[in-house]
Amino acid sequence: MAYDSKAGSDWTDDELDVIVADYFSMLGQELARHPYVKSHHNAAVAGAIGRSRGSIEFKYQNISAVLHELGLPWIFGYKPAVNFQNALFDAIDRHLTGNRDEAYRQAPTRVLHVAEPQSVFVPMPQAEDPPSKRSAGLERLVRKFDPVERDFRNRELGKGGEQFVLDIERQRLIDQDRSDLARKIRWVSMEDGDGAGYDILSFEPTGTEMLIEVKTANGAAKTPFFLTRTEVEVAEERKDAWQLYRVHRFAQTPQIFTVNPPLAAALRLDPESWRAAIR
DNA sequence: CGGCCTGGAGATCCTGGTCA
DNA sequence: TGACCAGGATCTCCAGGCCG
Repeated sequence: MAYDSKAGSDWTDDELDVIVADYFSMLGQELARHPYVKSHHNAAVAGAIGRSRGSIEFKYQNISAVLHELGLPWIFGYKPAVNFQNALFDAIDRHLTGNRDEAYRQAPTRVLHVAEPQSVFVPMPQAEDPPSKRSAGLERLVRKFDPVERDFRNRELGKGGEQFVLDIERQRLIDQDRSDLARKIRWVSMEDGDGAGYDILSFEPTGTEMLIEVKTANGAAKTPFFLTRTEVEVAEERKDAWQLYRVHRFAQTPQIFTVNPPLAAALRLDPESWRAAIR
């Protein structure tokens, strides 16, 4: 092949643009649950830029790694691979800037049906030790497409996650022969509005109240999230009942890990904003 | 020498055929 | 109709090699 000389050379911006666009087109199909064939995409990119199947595969994994850092969904079959070149940040920046909706893509609004509710619960991920250092380029990209802010602003995502948890809680109680309690579950944030410091009132099979605050992300488990002052206060006041349900990977295969008070034992809480008043 | 890339092994999934 | 199977297609992972 005339392209053999590309082996070992850095990817050019043009090549990166091609593969990034292709990756997002696959991701779009995956999120829409349209079947597609990865190897066909790989072959099309290979034909367009003349690199080998293996190197394209690896670059897909690099793109997964960057999207993972951005708290965006990534293609499950391409395990995030670090060691990405800096030029990749710029290519992803160009794509997201030119197709802004993709960074803010809505989660499916229809609620996914879960056959086995307990299977969505996973342990809380371990914090990295030591925390991995981000390069300046990645840091800049994360700031520009801040996943925490994005999830927080996305009300539809939040409501979708709450509906998902509501269904799981109902199913859980029905499975435990407490359909009487299942009927008493309340979607507090929907019925009474935000401000209670939790979203869903549910129950243990014993009848004990559970105050569930739902935080939803399309990204990975480790994506940070915002807590309001009220939520933190209610978590403290109702230590025994309050629980955080962190829903993640919502657009693809939703999973949940839970956090119990005291919050400071499990989470690092950094103040983000201040209420300012004239004095 | 280390960052970056490659090739291929093995695992898994899919499809179509056979048979009860 | 559905269970089962073979083998082809596709996917996933990573050890090791190349190049600046």
